[in-house]
Amino acid sequence: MNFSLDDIQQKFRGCGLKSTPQRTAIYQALVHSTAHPTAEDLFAQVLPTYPMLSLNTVYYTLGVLRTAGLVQEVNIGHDRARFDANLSPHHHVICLGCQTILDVMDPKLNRLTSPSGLPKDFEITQYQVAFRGYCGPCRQSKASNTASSSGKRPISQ
Amino acid sequence: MNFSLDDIQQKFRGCGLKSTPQRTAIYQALVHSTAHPTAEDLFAQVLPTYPMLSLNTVYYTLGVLRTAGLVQEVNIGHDRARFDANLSPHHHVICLGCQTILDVMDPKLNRLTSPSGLPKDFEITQYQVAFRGYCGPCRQSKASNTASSSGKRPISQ
DNA sequence: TTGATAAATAGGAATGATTACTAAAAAGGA
DNA sequence: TCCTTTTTAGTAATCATTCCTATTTATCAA
Repeated sequence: MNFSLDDIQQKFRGCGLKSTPQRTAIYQALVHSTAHPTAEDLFAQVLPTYPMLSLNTVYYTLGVLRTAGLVQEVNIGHDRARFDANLSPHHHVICLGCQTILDVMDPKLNRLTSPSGLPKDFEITQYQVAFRGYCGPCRQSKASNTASSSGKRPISQ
Repeated sequence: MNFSLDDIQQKFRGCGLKSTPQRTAIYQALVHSTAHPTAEDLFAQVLPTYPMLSLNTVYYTLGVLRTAGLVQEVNIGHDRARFDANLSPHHHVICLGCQTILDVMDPKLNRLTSPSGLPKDFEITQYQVAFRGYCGPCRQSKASNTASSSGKRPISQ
């Protein structure tokens, strides 16, 4: 989870990517974050160090890194793209209140087999489970609005 | 899966929604589709019957139906929202080539339990598994570009 | 070290899905 | 039938993302 600048340079080179200060900074910001930031989040984070940085460059960089397989996009809606540099198999828990995304690395989720009822020429290459619900604070604020439902319920789809 | 106009009217009323011809047509188009259409798809489909229909109305209607819980949004990227009126527990298979979305109703996927490592005050209300890969035709076109990888591989995240 | 070449950067403009605003029309209830 | 509220349709606005392009930079070979 922690990379030196040299590691990152190596990683970029290994993918045939040039290693530039901006690119390194953007990637490092993403690697060190567990918040699944947006392009704009990363822009804001790197801007103090590179005041000439363009948001455009952030988008371009994320595109390049995604193509190279160093970064993945996480979808929680159709608002803004959020990014993740965690390449180990994992899944996501999304709070429907505050849009927080948590990583979940539960080995039992990594053993799902191809679902039944698929066309047999369909080749599955990956899968991801998205759990949705409400984090503690958001449950509080929901409860103060409507006085209902705090008991444990079975998970449904 | 097949609803009469009366059924739909009942359903709308039950949710406190007015039943209008446009709304009914939009919902019906969605219910009868398995293609997870976009707002624009639905607009195009209903337009011949209601030439004065506004795309705006389609968005508004989908928003209302989603709030009422009659419709869900499916995310496959950050391009356009796609919609689904299938309320029974199911999951999705997404072709990375042509963006087709297939419904998967495999009972074994409906028995996942809450993942380990969650904050204990987080309440999961739903989850969905998204399988990604390539459908038959898209595998063909991939293969004609790069001559590689057609054997069966284990699924990874 | 230098020069050549291809990629990366920054800036502004463009795109395109979605939302906001608003007046007119329609639905549902009294 | 009348009233109230929602819905509709049209136009304009928003906002994330992409496109275009000139300049700069990284990398590689000589």
